[in-house]
Amino acid sequence: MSGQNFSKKRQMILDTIKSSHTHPSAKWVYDTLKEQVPDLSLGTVYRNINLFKEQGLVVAVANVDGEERIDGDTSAHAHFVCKECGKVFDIPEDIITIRSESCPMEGFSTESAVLTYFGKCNFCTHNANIKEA
Amino acid sequence: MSGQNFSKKRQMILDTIKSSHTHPSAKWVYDTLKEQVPDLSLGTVYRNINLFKEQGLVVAVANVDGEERIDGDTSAHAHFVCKECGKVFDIPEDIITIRSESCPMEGFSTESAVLTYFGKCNFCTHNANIKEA
DNA sequence: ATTGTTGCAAAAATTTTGCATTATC
DNA sequence: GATAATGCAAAATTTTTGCAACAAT
Repeated sequence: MSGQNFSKKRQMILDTIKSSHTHPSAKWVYDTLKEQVPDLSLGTVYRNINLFKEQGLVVAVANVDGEERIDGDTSAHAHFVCKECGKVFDIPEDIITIRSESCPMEGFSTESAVLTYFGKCNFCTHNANIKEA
Repeated sequence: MSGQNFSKKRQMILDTIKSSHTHPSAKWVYDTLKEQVPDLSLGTVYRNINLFKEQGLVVAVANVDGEERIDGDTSAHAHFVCKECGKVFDIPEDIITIRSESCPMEGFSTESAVLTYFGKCNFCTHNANIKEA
């Protein structure tokens, strides 16, 4: 496998994750890629996502309705999870500098941190207003 | 069920959660209570935890090794998850005031927020040192 | 009686795994 | 040919649910 230890499918899985802005689940990656790559199996997607997580190429950002959602953007940023539609949004605002400064507890070594807001997103709030009107 | 809508078992489940400091999973609550209440079923524990979450009596703080972990302390505080032993710790430090001030995005209504650190806890770090010595 | 709660077991749903096959070097 | 990656299906897990039985008023 020469230098880069990436098979064709592995690379496509990573590309799909990195180029998506949906903070996808394994199933989403599978369904999306399946169109291009008909002989793809869900197990492979799971195996590769686990690999990417170990390698730090991908981060688990939330568990929405029982599905783990991942982010190919590993730069420090927070997320907003809509309880209504289940979408996960990036929060561009940089609250993260504040929290990464803070060392949580003596003797505990922090590797990563996740800051997630839960609530109702822009679109779902708007929809609710339309219904009420 | 008169005023308080709490059955005996429901109350015991809530008490077990509130008095624990383990940030328990449903299974843990079940196993722990099972000793006192032999005729308890796991489904009941799940149903009640879901109820408590809706009522805001309990909060989901992390998903560790596929299990959702909850906290009966709903006051704003952060958590530390040890990737080694799976324990979930409270972080007493009040970083939360900082982040709850910040309104994430226009048109998004925030109901709750979760700040979780991942890494290796005090005890697991110490154990590693012993092994090396 | 009626309403709510539970036990039990089956069912869903997500994720992992074993093994034979295929791909890559 | 050796090593690694994959497909497929089964298995393991966690969580939910249907329904009959039970509890409480």
